[in-house]
Amino acid sequence: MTSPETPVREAGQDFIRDIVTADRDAGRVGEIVTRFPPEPNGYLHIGHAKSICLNFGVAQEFGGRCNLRFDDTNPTKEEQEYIDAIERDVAWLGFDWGGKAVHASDYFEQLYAWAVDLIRAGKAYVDDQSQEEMRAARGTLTEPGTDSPFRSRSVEENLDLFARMRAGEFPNGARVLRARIDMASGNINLRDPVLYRILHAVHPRTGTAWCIYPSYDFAHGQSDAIEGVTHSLCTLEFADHRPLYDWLIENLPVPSRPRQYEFARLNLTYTLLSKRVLTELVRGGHVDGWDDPRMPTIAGLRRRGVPPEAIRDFIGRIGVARADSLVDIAMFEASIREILNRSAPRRMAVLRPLRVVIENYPEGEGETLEAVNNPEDPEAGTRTIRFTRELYVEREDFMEVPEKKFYRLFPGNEVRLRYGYFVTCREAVKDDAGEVVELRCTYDPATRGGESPPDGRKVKATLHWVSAADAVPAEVRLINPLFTDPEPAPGNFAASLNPAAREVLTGCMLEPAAVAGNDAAPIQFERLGYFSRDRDSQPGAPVFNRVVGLRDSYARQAARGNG
RNA sequence: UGGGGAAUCGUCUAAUGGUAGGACAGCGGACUCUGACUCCGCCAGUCUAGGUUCGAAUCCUAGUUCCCCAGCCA
Repeated sequence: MTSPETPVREAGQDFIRDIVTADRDAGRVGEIVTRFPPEPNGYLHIGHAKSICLNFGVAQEFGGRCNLRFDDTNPTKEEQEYIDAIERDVAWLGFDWGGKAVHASDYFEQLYAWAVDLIRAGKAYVDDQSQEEMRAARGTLTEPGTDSPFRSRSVEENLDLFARMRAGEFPNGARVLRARIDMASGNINLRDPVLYRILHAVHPRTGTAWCIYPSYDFAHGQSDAIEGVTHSLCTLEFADHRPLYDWLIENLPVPSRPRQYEFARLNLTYTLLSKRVLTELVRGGHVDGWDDPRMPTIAGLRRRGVPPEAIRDFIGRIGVARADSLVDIAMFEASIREILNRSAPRRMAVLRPLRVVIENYPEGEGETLEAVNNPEDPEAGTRTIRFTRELYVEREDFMEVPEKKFYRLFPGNEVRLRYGYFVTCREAVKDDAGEVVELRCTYDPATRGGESPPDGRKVKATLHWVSAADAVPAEVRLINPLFTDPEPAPGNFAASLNPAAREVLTGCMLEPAAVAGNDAAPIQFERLGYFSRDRDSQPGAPVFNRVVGLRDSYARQAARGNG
């Protein structure tokens, strides 16, 4: 079990860790064993990251182990692609599961034997009812169910039928194996739950070896027991299944007694975390795939440029509890900035270029200036940038008629060009349509390198810029929340899909050092945000994704003024 | 009207009968060659009503609100 730093909790720990601590201190358990049990029917998302960090984190903190176990009991939905993607994502998040992943399917033979034990003990029976009949006989939330006419078959007949189910004598849906518990239970999960169903399907791991598959309820707890899991952590919706989990453990000769604990799943504003919705987004072509940078999947976040440290930091900050919650996406963004601020090299890039001509700078000449790579990290050193007569600045850094508190470029105003010179805007050149197409400026040679001038003159803004002759054109994709509604309705997600979730900007101008390396390690475009090279980049045609923007108190205050 | 769970600043989360604390967000200020970062300050909470107690977020009683469960999904 290896993983980078675990966030330190200031006060108290969460209730899960309290329980584990108490169990350990009371000697109720030896080695702490947990597991992360994904079903390989989709990609992992940030909600899974909460479970991953919890399960692997607890095991690590208590010197135990955590298995990566695939809950692969439904071959009609599961695929090898998902198995591979899940392993890749968990590893990327920084966790390791001791060499090889395990699978519920590894235990199919043992599970089958235990099902036979249950039949022998009169605690399970083969039911011939159709799905509709079973549903009708299950009762409702307020009315008890009624016993199946097949409920009191003889052990011999049940044994025979179950063996023939396995042998493939019956079609899908013809029969199921059910636990014999209590059709009148207030807990519907105890109304003779299905243990095995017939599924003539090719399983990604066991192929066609089986045509009957255990249900989640029958496979999960027993798999936990086989692996010696001490604390089986799952989300709240399984709380109703705990009595069944315990019933099976108590009625089967399992090698250990795991205990299940439930915690609240993660919900995020402007985000939908449900495999059903995410799958529809992919299949419906609303996004370009599971790793589309707009997706809340681990693969999408990775491609967007979010570092795994930021995900871990975020999960550490939100804590673990049993109350339903909806976490502000701003908290996730804060974690991303926290990590990237100290690690991302700084570069200059102009997203929406506005040409600037420095009138008193000699034509055809240029010079090399020095720029700091990361003010948060002196070790990161410096780089050089080119200054010439023609530059690009950000369009929104110019206002012909400045609103109050606007300190940037406007006719007559002087600003600092970062690491460059003080420049004063003399005139805005417009085209026939009245659009500003160029700024005529002058510079002060006494301010080279961005230093303040000898006369002590001050300037209220420092702008980013790039030399027109040296700039590298690029495409930049601004990634925004996928939904416009802070709490989108899962059943009608299309209604709140954000058409501006990806804004594609072309003709962006970057300083050459921004594309010097070839890796996707995020860099900060000064004053704009953190950006990461996308794999869509071609030689000479780089593409960047915005990981997250910088905090922008000017924009906030301006928006407030307009609102 | 069955069963299971949960209610603490706007949001997330601590406090385990003894000063309701932290983070995010917001607001104000300092600093600044990034309107970033950093630093300082402010704002703001125990679902309601009773009860027990010297003392209640915590214990008791009665309510209220919200979430989950009627797959041969997990």
